[in-house]
Amino acid sequence: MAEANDTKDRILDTAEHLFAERGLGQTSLRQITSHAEVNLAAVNYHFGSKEGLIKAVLARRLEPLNRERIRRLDRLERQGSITLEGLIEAFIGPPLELSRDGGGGSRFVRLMGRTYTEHASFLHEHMRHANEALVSRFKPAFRMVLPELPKAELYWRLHFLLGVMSYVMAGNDMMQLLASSRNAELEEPREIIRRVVPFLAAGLRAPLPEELARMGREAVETDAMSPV
Amino acid sequence: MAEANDTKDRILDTAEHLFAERGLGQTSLRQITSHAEVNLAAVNYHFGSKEGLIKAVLARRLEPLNRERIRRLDRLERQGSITLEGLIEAFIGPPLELSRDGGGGSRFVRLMGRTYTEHASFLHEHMRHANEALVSRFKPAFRMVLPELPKAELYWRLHFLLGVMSYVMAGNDMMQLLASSRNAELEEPREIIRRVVPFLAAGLRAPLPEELARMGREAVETDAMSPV
DNA sequence: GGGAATAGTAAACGTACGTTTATTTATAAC
DNA sequence: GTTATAAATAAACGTACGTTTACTATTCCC
Repeated sequence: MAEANDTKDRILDTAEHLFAERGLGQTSLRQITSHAEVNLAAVNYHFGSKEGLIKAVLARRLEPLNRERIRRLDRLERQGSITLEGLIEAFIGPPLELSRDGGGGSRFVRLMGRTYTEHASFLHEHMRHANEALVSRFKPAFRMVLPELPKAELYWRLHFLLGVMSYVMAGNDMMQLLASSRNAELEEPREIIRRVVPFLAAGLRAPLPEELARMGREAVETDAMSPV
Repeated sequence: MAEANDTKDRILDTAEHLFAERGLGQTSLRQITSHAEVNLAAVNYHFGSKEGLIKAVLARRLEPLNRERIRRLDRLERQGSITLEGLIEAFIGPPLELSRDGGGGSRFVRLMGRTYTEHASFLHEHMRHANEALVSRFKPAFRMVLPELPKAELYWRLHFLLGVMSYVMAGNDMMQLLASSRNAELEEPREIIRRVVPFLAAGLRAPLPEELARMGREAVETDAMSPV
């Protein structure tokens, strides 16, 4: 027999790799087990089912990742120097930095970004549960640094933030839609953080739509008249 | 025989519906044809292959949609009143408004949002090509209203904008991750536009990271010391 | 109204999938 | 050294997939 959890880990590594590369649905257990050089039945033996494997792949990285995010938030609070920028960076920094470790980390981050748009209800439930502690820790912190923002508006904007984050994490496939030339710096996470934090901070701090309306923006009465 | 393009349209409508509901890969031709009450072979007869069907579903809506976006940009320019907010709304408004038509439109918009994260290279190529005219029309307009922004920075921020847009369009599956209570207004496109436009405008107008750095942000030397 | 072209259909093709079963091999306990 | 437990394996199971083939029905033109 092989060593301790050799087979299990080799399955997890290979699955992470292929899931990120091709997507969950498009990756078969046969592809995973043959790349990992283990028996086909080993997945069902160790993880019960493909769904169990997917959850295990996600959990293995997500737990330490979220622990690190919360650790950074703790440190910010301890230092008493909590800013919006710092908060954003504590939230999106760890996953983006994980994506530069060269190993499975980058693959996982892409996988995570894609998780949000996969079509499997068990996945959404799993991610919701896995992120519960994270969300309940960060939400009040955001409220604290943006006290003037109504609750509903804040949640909307955090939602937009998630959109940006998952899009960036999902990784660059659609970059070429806009970019006229491919440049290597695209993949550098610190570069991304440097650029995305000001964008998100400004968005989160934006004047309320009500204020803008009061300031007299050009009328947008397209409701009834716009032909679309 | 049935009337003109009855079968073709019924396949397109049903496919659009199911693709948006379950994803491209998870929707089989058998599901489509049985829901549409047409013969299984009709898809291959009319569209050649499943891939051909997917392209046809996308093209049918995407072409008028992008025409409308460009039409709005034309109108802005003609009026000489082109603002960043107006530009954003011309770009993301039509797809979001399409999603309120109750019919196939809303389904299509969700499908479109998901297209960006599906794992099929032919899809990315198809979308890139389908959006070519759109992009080459809007890119200079954004440059014009944000003249102080370096080219590279602008493209990054437009990329972030795409992230928000596709996330919002993909539709709310992950909303519940943040929202403590479900509210009906979530689905109202004008409500979303009202909230997302200021967010994006502020993000696009944000000070450059270089400027922020010069102003002396707290040092983030986590590169070597952070265990992640 | 005969004949090409177009549209629609039933049935089968070969392939791939996730999972299960039965069996063998290794590990640890006593 | 026997036995109980865990790990690994080969082979098969049943199901579903996209596509193709051979055939029938309809439409349109002369």
